[in-house]
Amino acid sequence: MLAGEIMTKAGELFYERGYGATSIRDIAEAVGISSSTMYHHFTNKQEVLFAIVSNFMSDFVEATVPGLRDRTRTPTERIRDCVRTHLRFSEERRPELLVGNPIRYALNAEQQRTGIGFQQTYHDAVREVIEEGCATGEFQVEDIDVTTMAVLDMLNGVREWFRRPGRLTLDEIIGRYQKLVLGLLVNRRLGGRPRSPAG
Amino acid sequence: MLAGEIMTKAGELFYERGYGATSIRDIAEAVGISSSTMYHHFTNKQEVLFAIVSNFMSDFVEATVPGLRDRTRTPTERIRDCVRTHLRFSEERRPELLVGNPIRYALNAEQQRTGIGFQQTYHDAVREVIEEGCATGEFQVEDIDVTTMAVLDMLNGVREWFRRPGRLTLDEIIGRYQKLVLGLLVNRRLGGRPRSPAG
DNA sequence: GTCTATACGCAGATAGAC
DNA sequence: GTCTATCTGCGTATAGAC
Repeated sequence: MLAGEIMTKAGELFYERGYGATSIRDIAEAVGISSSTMYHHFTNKQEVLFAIVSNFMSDFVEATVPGLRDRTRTPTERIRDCVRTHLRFSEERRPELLVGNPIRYALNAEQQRTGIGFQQTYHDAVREVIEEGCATGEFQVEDIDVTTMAVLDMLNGVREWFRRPGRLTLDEIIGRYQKLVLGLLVNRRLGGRPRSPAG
Repeated sequence: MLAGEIMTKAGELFYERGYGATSIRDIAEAVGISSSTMYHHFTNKQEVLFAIVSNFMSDFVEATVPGLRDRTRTPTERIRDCVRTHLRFSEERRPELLVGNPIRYALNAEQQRTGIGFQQTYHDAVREVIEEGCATGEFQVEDIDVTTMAVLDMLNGVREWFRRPGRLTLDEIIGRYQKLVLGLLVNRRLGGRPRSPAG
């Protein structure tokens, strides 16, 4: 399927040069087709971006949200898995992720709504796990919304600086972030001792 | 000084539309001058971006780094002030901050080095405070480098979602983040009790 | 489905008058 | 220092042959 190859190459170029600085001709050349052939697969450049973004986000939500919502496991376990999956996606599919930046100005209103919808689904799932953890006594946080954003921002930041090979492997980073995130969620000063130990 | 006005308007447009999608003519129109007049103040569009970025970063480093290096105060106090200043800059000068995103592909190699230099100065100052706090026993962290990145990413994330008026004022956000950041740095599980209480 | 050729506009940038 | 006018190239997108 050629559309898939176009998306892959386009994603890499958008990542390297930015969306605005990548032309249809650049993408076509990277794929090895003429620029007009591009228009048989996508109606315009914006649609290529949107296809990449929504494909990525859909996969991401599918990989994380069911686990986050799995009531048969403790909030601590679910957060730990979420951190792992989130950071693995950051690494394995970085070009597609970085493409998210131009979403704000390069996509049209409806496309943005779709993207924001995926984001919101993930965000809400994380928030609910934190809320549940507070209800069970496993977590103690001052402000659930703010803590949720802090956790998500921490995880999203990793894609900007982690490169392999580095001092640490990805799995080592994941281990440290699991502890850091749970450290944010388990705040003994706010009273209550964790019912299910996090360490 | 007209150059200053050009930088302000250009920053807003880059923020709203992205660097690539903002033309010299757009900037000139916003300022109320002709596009060729732009070239009497800046040699090209890239220089406008660089002026905005380096001006911002220089101010940011000036506002944060001396405080971080002030050995007359405890690491806890210095981190608390750093969180406040960082988040205030995020809010007050958001357009200039977001402009940082195109740095990777829109600036030339030397300009990038300058930008990265400022970033590194700030990053190192934060890292050193954390290191000092660990030495005094005020902080306990598993991995200083990773924790530093986690703290910085948490703070950088705020600019993406905080808008006033919101549920919380900026000062309320700052208070919560001061606690969250110190929560990351004070990890009682790693042994040692804080010599100087953080709360 | 893929190509070559091309329309058309807007981009960055410059010349030169005032 | 600011303007009008203009150069030149590249951008997106389309027409129409094979």
